[in-house]
Amino acid sequence: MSYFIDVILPLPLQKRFTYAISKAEANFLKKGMRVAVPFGKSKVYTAITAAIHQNPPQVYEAKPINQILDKTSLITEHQLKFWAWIASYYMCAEGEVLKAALPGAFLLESESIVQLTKDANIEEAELEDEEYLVIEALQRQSSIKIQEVMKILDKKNVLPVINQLVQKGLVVLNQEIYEQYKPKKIRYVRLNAEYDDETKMHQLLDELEKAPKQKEALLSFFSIKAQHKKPLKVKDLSDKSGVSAAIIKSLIKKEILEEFYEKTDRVTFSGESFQTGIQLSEIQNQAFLEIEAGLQEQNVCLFHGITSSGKTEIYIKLIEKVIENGQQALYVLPEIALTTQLIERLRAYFGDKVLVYHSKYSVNERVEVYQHILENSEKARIVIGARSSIFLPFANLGLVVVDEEHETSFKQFDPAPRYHARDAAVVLANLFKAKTILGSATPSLESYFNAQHHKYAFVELNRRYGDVLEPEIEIVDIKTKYKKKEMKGHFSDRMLAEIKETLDVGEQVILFQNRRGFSPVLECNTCGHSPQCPNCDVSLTYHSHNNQLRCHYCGYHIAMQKKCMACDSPEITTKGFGTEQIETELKAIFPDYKTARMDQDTTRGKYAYEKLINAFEQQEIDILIGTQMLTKGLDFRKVNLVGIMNADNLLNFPDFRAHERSFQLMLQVAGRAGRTKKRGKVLIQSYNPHHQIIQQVSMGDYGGMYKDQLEERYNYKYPPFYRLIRITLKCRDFSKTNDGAEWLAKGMKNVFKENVLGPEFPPVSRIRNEYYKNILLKIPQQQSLGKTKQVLQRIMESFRAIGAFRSVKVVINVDPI
DNA sequence: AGCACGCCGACT
DNA sequence: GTCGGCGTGCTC
Repeated sequence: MSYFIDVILPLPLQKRFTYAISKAEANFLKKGMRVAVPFGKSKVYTAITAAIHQNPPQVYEAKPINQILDKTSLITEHQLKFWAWIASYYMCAEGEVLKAALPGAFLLESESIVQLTKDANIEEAELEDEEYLVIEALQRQSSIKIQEVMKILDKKNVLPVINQLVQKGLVVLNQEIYEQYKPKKIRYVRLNAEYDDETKMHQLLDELEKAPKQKEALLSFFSIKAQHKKPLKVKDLSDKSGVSAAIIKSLIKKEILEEFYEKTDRVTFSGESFQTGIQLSEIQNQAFLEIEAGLQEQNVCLFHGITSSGKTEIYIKLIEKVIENGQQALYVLPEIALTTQLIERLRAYFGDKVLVYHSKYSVNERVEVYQHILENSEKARIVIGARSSIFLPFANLGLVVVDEEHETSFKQFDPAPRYHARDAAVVLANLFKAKTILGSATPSLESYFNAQHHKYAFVELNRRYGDVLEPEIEIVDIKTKYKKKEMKGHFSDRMLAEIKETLDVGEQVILFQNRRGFSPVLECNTCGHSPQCPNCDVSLTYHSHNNQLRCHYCGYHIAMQKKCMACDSPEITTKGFGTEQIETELKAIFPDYKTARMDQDTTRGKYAYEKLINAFEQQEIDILIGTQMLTKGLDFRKVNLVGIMNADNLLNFPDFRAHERSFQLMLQVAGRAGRTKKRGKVLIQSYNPHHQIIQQVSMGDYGGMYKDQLEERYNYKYPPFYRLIRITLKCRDFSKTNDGAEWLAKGMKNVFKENVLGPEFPPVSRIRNEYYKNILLKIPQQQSLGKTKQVLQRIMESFRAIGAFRSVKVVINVDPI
């Protein structure tokens, strides 16, 4: 009887692939183990065993696997099911999910290496020039990688040369698989057992009289060992004794000390929980009880709690209950809200039961977190992480908290899988029969709709914790202000007065400027020309810190121009204003105060963001000017004024979610003001002060916003009433993009009729020299989602079968944001 | 995705 | 005459 496995390869291929295994392998292998398999002519990939069976493939012969890479499953059954769901719901390959789900270090890579054959009989005269070069290199080193051969020969296609050498029997090609993950090891020292004997010891000390430094090191070793029984790290010994590593090394060389290595844990958090039992306020406690009751009835609870209402404490209380039950809890947050502040708060309660999973961590750290969770270790009771943490190998998940549930960054945009972590988290929880809490001060319309229609339980908390007053919101009509000449640059007199007042009493100010669509663009006063990106369909934007013009899409940049590129006129100005302009203006008006910017430019370094936050917390900065980034999860005690520089550019976005998002963003920014007893102030500058959304923001009227927006969504057939799938075509050839889009849209309209919109050019229709075109499919609630996707898949297949459209890339985005 | 195979332009 | 461009097809 022969045995086979179906594997998932880390490639964007729709199918699983079947390999042959031996009986012994079949006995050992379990679903979820990794195997190394040959794929194609020369590649070896790490694949995941998804099924084990005895059905030989009919039309081809299965290749045998190279080797098994795990002793136990690395992927759980739950994960395999979850992956399958993601792949089918978001219409992508399982391999793409695999790549998103596993820390890269788990995917071994293969590399072909070239080695000289054992008894190679080299006749230099019979070698061609290139062959000679390779042989010569191999005589110097035992093996070289294919990539190095490319360098030696200075060309790409080196295989013909190598193949000739193989035929001549001079070299062999081997596949070397290497593991990227190496556990970090720490070097320890101990005394050679020989010196346990006292006479020997005395002898030794006498001998060392001539080497005082070594003796000193040895004596320190004894004194430290006398205090702690623990193994002693080389580093600690050198630190505490003050002797250099070289001295210790010579002791090791003399075999007086012995070195040994232990695996360490990069992610250890050595801290006891010091805060036990949180006291919820009466109102918090009521919300807590309501959530518990709600979760008895339903699997998901939407928790609408305004900023500063103390949601985190309630989550902590809920998590506490779950881990008391021996279950795991997952706390998902948007990347930007995953701050040290919050992690520290959780660790204060739960000590080292908390693990953090986050893209800023190195591959090795991520591997360690993954393994802790897989082993269901004590450290992995609570996992706090960004979007991708839903892919971790939970064993016994009891609760998922998705905080800032409305955040659009939960949706992965590129590459596939284009999943929404909030929606996927609900599915994940259901796999474990666990509960989900979606929390937000400004819930997404979709979630609120689900709550209103009793799909989700719903709990509201609309009082700030500790009776902190809600900020007072004032709207400034800058249209009138400009007319009356009451503006100084981008600041109204009201704004300046409030800033001055706040600074005068030693408090801090936050100014918010949305970056999107408001980057400074160069414009010629004479002919109106502004420099364009040669690769993308956008204007270049000005960056003062390096005096460059840059493209946000492809990174193309040129030096700042002195003259107009079209008409040579020296009269050029920068239009639009970003955080840089605001800072410049502000510095001129308030030269005695410290200002800082927080945007993509200023937070680029690894700790730049933390440093900035710290400096602001320590009040080394008086005014912080920033983008979206500063809206999330930050808790600054001394901020009493928040200014929104221009509310209109948020509202004018050509997107069905623009109004909802503006409302959420403004209210979130406003929430940064006055987080202590004193009542905070929020100033919103707008050309359009009577805009419905701005009015609703000023009154904190979520209900009104919900009602209005829902009506719009109903009228224009958008979520939550219709589901959306967006199909994007891109191609370097403009007419192929166009024709392909037309063909596809026509095919779709045949089936879905008026629910197909487009094709249309997106606002930026060319990026990196590729032309873009979108088709939008709207799916009514009563229409089967699964069938719709099947039909769409079929249309896609016939599209791909057309030769003329081969070069057109198609991206399917389910539930686009 | 990656890679080989295959057919047309600019160069040692 | 060749090197190398990228269109096309396949990978268990």
